[in-house]
Amino acid sequence: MTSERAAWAQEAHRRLASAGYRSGEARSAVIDALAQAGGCVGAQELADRLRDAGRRVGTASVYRTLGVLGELELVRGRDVGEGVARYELVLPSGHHHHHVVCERCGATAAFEDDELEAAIDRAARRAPYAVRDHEVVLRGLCPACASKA
Amino acid sequence: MTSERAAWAQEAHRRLASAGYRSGEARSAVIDALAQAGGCVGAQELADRLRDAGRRVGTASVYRTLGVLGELELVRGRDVGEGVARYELVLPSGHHHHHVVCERCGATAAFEDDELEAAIDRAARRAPYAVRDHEVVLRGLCPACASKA
DNA sequence: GGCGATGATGAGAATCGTTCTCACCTTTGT
DNA sequence: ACAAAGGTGAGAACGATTCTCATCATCGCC
Repeated sequence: MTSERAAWAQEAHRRLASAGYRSGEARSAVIDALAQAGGCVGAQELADRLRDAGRRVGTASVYRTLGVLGELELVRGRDVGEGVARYELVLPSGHHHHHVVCERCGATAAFEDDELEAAIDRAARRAPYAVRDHEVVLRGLCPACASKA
Repeated sequence: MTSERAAWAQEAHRRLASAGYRSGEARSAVIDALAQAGGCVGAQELADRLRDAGRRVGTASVYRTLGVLGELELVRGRDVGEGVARYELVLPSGHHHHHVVCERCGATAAFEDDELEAAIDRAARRAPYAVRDHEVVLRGLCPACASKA
């Protein structure tokens, strides 16, 4: 786990505490697991990892924690359209990325694109809503599937 | 229903037939209902409309039809992250739009932005996948919720 | 250090969208 | 009209997420 993620975990605990949340075993475990995974994890997957790591955390606690972290903007839930929400850390650097999903095999890759970000910001300003976040999903064929097609 | 949508329905029947699909009551009903709704409908909602309209169509048929139409690129499934897939007609004009979702009340609005499309195309070309489709979701507060905040 | 109020937790039930199964009905080519 | 191949619907199965509720741990206070 990079120090950036370790820092994120600390920050998470800090913010949780100052928002009036009590500390608890389950929540800590979820935060640690998230930091270790580094993002792009589904809730079930997180629950599995915790169970495999020997930490008995109820499903409800995993979802609860993800919900709270989401409200505090410490994680962001993404839905790439496979019926599972995946969660990403919101790092202090503010950097974020988007995803390309293979229509055939479901493989996903991440990408960043400054020009795209800029265009989105401009579009967001033109929108009737007070936009605070955005999400882009590209769909196509991954190199492996494309060569098989 | 605009003539554009009526044309879409016709085109759908035509493409289905030439792709070797037989015609059937349920499929027709779903296509009509879709054309009438004009897009942005969930599968359940579609099933409800059909039931209310007195056409007894099984849930399975609705999903099946949506699946087939999707494969033929006659509709596109979108997932704005509320755990429901919503379907949009793919009109011959090729125009498409994206969505802004209110984080508070869930209201959605559509928007088009040529500059954004262009930026996405360029980004897609830089991506490692053979991108064929994309989706953008902006999140923020709708005017109503923003004024209440 | 102990107490009590209140938040946190986990097991399992409940929801809900979607997919699957399968017996039965329709369409289509002949 | 016939039979083969599809299409269809009811309901079961599924899987992710949410809810319920009895129990447990934490924190402020003494």
